[in-house]
Amino acid sequence: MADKSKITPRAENFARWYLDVIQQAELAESAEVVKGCMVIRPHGYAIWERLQAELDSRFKATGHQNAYFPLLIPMSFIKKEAEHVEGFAPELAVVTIAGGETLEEPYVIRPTSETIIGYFYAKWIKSWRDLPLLINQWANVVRWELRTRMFLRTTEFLWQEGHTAHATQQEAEEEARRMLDVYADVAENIMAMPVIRGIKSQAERFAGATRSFCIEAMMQNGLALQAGTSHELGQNFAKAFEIRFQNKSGELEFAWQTSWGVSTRLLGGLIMSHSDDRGLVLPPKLAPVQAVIIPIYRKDEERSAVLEKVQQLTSELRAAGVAVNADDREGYTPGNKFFHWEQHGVPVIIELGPRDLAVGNVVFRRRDAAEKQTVPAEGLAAVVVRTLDQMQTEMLEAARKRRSDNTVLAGSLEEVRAILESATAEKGGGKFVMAHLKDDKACDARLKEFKASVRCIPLEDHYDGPGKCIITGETVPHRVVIAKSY
RNA sequence: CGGGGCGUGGCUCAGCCUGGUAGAGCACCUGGUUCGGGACCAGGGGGUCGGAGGUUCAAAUCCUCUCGCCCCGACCA
Repeated sequence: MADKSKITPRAENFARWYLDVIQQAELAESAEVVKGCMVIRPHGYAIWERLQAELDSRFKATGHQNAYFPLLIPMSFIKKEAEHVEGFAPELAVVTIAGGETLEEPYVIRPTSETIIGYFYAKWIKSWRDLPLLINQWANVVRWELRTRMFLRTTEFLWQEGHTAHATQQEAEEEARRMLDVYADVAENIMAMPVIRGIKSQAERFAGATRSFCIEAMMQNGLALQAGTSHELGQNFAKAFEIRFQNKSGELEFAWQTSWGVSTRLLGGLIMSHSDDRGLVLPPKLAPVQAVIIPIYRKDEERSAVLEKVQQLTSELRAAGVAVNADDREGYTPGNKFFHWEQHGVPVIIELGPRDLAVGNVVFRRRDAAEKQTVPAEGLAAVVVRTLDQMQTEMLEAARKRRSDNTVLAGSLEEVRAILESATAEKGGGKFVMAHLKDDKACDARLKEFKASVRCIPLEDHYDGPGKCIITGETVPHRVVIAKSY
């Protein structure tokens, strides 16, 4: 049989591989008739729902409540915070006509909700007793980006945005850090995607924030992906929207705020962290279907005996807490089914045919392993549970190793340039370059010359402490992450 | 917004240059044989060729206008 692979190998063209994986796994497709937008298909949405569940339970456990604010925001709101307008104005979609009439004041479709939420927080917050106010919103937002990429940057995307208000700057900082830790926990322990927690440089900070924290992940092509952000907003929006409370001494104070978010971009990160040339690879804790059993038979009597055993094993696995699916579809050969589930990223594929039935075995294949193995049908559930567990751990380890293999030190701007200049999303070759660099917009600008940027100033220094900035020569506390990014 | 590409069955595309009965592969439906890594054979359904206008006896094909999408760059979760 000729090569029927529908997935471009990573080494040939990483960007095309990424799109092929999405298509073959039926995660999403272009919305075609709506520029820059995408349709998230059931399998992709099921993974998003798993992510939502993991995140949402952690938000609740840290005291947050969900709420919902309008999609449309009065234009004037966006303009109230100077940096915020400047940051978002170019990418706003605006509603100017509604009900057949030109609106007196246009609405913008929310690119993020700090402003509309700020308006209501001003009404809700009067006293120190009203604080902290801890709210999260699951929503869609629209940003009119010039260049879109499936999951990574679409015109409309799904996300959650947390918006909190606190009585003190310190509480707000603790909140921003706490949620960053929640994001890192989900990224690493659920998505098996290692991240660096850090602070955004001045140049990369969120429009309107005093400080932005982030988690940065490395994709298989070495490019960086900002996987989540958590911002200290200081009193910027509080001042713009007059969010004031009376403190215990009876004085009026502006509230201290945070906002934090992760989006469907995480699915892009997930794909580019683990998947291979055969298709999607999902970490077991995130896989909507963790195991599939494929029955194999020819004659009718084989069929009934095999299917009976498959049903029994399915029940046992389910009882052990495994999300299992028996693929008893008629009219597809087993080979066809193997490919199907492999491309869809199912962590464990089990096959059972007359030969296995005769000796009480099943054939078993871990998605990220090269070889099949044969195991006894008796006690299969325990083996699957253990395997899923191991796979989760090993996927994170593998991703960590790849990141560390592709992280290098640099001592001069020319060295950074030489390492990163030729890296692209298509051809790969990206690295995390650790270098000493002053947190100054002028320094960031020099990296732009070769399309790299400061991804973050890590919160923890795993290198060699202070050193001289590769541009200004001034001493800075520790190395920053420089990379090309999505 | 600059540069490039493309709109033809569900999908990927050929046909266009040189106008003359709308095609292929995949997918789909039916029947049979198959079934341990993308099965095979036979039969079958499905397209106002992105849209409008023009030239012509005749337009998927030539001309004009128009709409949309994709890719590359500048901007960005």
